[in-house]
Amino acid sequence: MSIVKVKCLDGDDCQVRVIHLDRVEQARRDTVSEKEIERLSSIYKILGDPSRLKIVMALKNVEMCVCDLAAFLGLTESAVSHQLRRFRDLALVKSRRDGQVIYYSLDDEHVAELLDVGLEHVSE
Amino acid sequence: MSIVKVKCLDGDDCQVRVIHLDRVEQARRDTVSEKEIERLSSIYKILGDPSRLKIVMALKNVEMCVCDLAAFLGLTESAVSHQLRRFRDLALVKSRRDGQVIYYSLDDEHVAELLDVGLEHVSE
DNA sequence: AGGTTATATGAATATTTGTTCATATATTCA
DNA sequence: TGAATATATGAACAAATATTCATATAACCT
Repeated sequence: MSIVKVKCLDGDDCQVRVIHLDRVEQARRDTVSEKEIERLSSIYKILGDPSRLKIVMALKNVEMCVCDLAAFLGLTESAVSHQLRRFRDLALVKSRRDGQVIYYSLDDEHVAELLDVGLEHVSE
Repeated sequence: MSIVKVKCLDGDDCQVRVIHLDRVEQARRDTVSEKEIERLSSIYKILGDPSRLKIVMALKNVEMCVCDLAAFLGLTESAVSHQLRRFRDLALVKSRRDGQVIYYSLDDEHVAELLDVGLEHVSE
């Protein structure tokens, strides 16, 4: 064991206890940029809620409007709208207006793939 | 548009506004069980945090002990230990004791696959 | 046995999050 | 134009969460 100075992730130097400095340094080299970590974790995070997971699973198959999703999920339309905003903020869904009705659908191939991999997981 | 009685997800009947009842019913048929949704969303959720994402990405490549991870992440060892407990609770990591040191590594092929798919996503 | 190292854990706290309610916007229809 | 429909949004609140601190456990060393 050794006490070493390392570049902490906030940029400052700090003294920490380390057992395998080589592994820590390798892990730092292997890791993707902080920006990519942020983006990626925010995508996993949005799938990490039962209601939102059902939303993307539904939108993967068919266009749906807010009130249909609300009926499907057993949530208020307002709650669904708030969640859809998060998907829009991450550019994961697209919407199409037809009169008063706004149709949402999944707009990200990678998220669809993440869903598929996840579904394989539970079906074993 | 129509007002219909639907089985809400909590089991009770409730009156809701629906525009496309056929799509709602189809979505209900397509969806996996509530238990599987819970399991799956909890896996996405645990990846949905920058520190935890870095933990699994590191453990995917090499065994690491708590203090190495803490140095890598710039977190206290206690914070890392708490997070590792969540991974253990979901049976996503395994640990191996060698004297005083406990080595953690990733113990779930599907999570590794989810990581790979996610990394493809950011590298485009 | 006593001291040190490595990790785990419970309680407390601050932050984040999901939902609700009230209200606002935008479209359609009479 | 005014009423109804569909969705969006801000504020407020309750619930969940991540981290810190203090302490506990467990292994090693002398």
